[in-house]
Amino acid sequence: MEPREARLPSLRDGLRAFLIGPRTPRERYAAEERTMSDETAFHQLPAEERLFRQRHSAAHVLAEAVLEMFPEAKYAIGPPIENGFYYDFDLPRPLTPDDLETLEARMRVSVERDLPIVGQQIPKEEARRIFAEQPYKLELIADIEDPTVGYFRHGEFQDLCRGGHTERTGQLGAFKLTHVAGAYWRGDEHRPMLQRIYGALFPTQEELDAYLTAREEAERRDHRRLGPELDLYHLDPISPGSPFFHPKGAVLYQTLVDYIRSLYPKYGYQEVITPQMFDTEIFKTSGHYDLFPDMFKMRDDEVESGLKPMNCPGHCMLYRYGLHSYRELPIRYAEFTRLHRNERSGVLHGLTRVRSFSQDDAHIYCTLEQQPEEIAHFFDMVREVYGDLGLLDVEVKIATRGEYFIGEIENWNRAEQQLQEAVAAAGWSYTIAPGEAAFYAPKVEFHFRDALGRSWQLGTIQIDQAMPTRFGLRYIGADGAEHVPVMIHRAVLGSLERFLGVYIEHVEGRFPLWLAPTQAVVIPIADRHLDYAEEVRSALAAKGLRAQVDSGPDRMGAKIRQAQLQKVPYMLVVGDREAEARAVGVRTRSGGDLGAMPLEELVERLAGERDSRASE
RNA sequence: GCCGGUGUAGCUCAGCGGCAGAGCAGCUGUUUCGUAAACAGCAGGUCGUGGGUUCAAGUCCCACCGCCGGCUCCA
Repeated sequence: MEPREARLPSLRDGLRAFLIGPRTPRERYAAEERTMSDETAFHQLPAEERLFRQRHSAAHVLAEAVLEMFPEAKYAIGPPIENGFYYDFDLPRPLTPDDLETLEARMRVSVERDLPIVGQQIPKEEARRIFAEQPYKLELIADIEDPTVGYFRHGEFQDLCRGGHTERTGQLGAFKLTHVAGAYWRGDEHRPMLQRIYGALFPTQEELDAYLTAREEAERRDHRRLGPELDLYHLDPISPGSPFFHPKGAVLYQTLVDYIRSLYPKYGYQEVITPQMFDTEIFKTSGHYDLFPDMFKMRDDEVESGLKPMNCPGHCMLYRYGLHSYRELPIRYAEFTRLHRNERSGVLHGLTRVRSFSQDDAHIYCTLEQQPEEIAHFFDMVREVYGDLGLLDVEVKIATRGEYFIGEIENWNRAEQQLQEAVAAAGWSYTIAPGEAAFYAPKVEFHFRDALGRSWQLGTIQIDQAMPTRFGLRYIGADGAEHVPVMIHRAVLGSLERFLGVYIEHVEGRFPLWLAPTQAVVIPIADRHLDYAEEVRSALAAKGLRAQVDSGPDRMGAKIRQAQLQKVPYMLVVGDREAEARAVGVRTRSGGDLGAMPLEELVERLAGERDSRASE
């Protein structure tokens, strides 16, 4: 979250660049501003522009190959994307991996032929004639407002296209078709499902290979692989999307909760506990009921109950109990209890998308005047937490009002304005996500990428003046009259499950000492050292450090290997020399053998490292 | 939820109409060892679940469930 310039480049950054490419605003705008009127020679264009064009042209060459294989195919859209390109098709049958190889081979024929790619503006009428058999193209033509549309061709292939291409099909760079996936036409689930073919493309074979290798390495960091490997959690079909946290995972989970909880006095939060299950009337009052039908519900006699999917309605009930004076505000209710959302089966994803989770959730009730200060106050906490956790690669998004919303427009506008000012004041760069606000409030979202480059929202803050009205919340102002408080929804880590998923990948399972489930393994060299090993363990335990003795029959080398694979921060070897000197042989998971250290010194070192929450 | 793929031992995988396998992990025994894997033996399976085809089904077909890749959704 510090300015990017202040960060030292790391191996991770290099990997990330491979995986997700540059994400500057410029790239996005450039994509929209490109026109076919650009006369600059391809080789003279900026590298980023060349790559964009290569990916775009590769999509055309892919479509050419597909149309040749399936003359009856309908083709839809095929843009360049991060790392490559895709193209959507309506095909007579599902594609197989063998088809991808065939198509890729056909694409290389076009590259070999090095055909010129030419574009021009043509009248809509002519375009309709050319694409008469292509319903998706006709729909696109109908939606274009200009009297003319872009038309590109190379060889026998022709496409409706805004442009931004290489000059010839021989300039594509290095590419590989990677996978097929379903995709709705125009992203609308009520419209036909098309087959999307994805390809990766980079300027050179070396870069493509590096990307593909980086992807394979990233798969090894996937929390869905590391989590069970490190004995943190598992999932079972008996309760899809509901993690079983093992003792080690639970330590991690609870340590995070304890950490956030420890900050609450400083930031003025009061922890509360509200019910798990409510009469669904409460969600009708809040407005969630109709909008989010996937609540876990049950009916008992006349009453329909639901497992709470969020805490805000419960906190409103809590606020509503008793009268509040403006002198009490802001009131900040925090809660960690469990939430349940019946997410659609297809979206479940390891820990990052689950049905059962808890958040470091809180709702702040304050006056309109206190609102800007509360936002800044929250950002202070975000900065502290993300800093302690070493999460520097945050992306900040401001999500603004969408088509459906509750509340007054002027309140929305003011809240959006204040959020934007607060983010700017915090010194964070951000993007605007138009129309992506919650239905009741605009929000700021803090996003992080997982190992494979997928973006996940962790923290958020939402300025809500609608729900307090719906729940009839009041406070007595200095003027003696009743006023409606503002309600701020906020979470720093967001869903703890999701946070853990992202965080496991962020640190590649090498948790800093304060979070590591096992902080040290004591490794006796022979059985005669077991007593002393146990002494070392209990000396650590006395300081609250989580240590285990590996008392198994394996050789020391095997025990070290085991501890390394489990990514235990410290391995403490004890043999004759150490027992004699009341010392331990210290080895770290990253630095190898550090040599012997007196036991007392070791305990102090570890306790200090834990208390400082040092990152590795 | 939708499209496609996939499901064999705790884990990673082989077997793809004809006797269910390997490595690791586990257990037992021997070994007591100085910084990433000692040796030997043993045990481990309704081949996701339910139907169907067949003399015979992990193997072919259908349905359901889970998982994977996307899409959609995201309070």
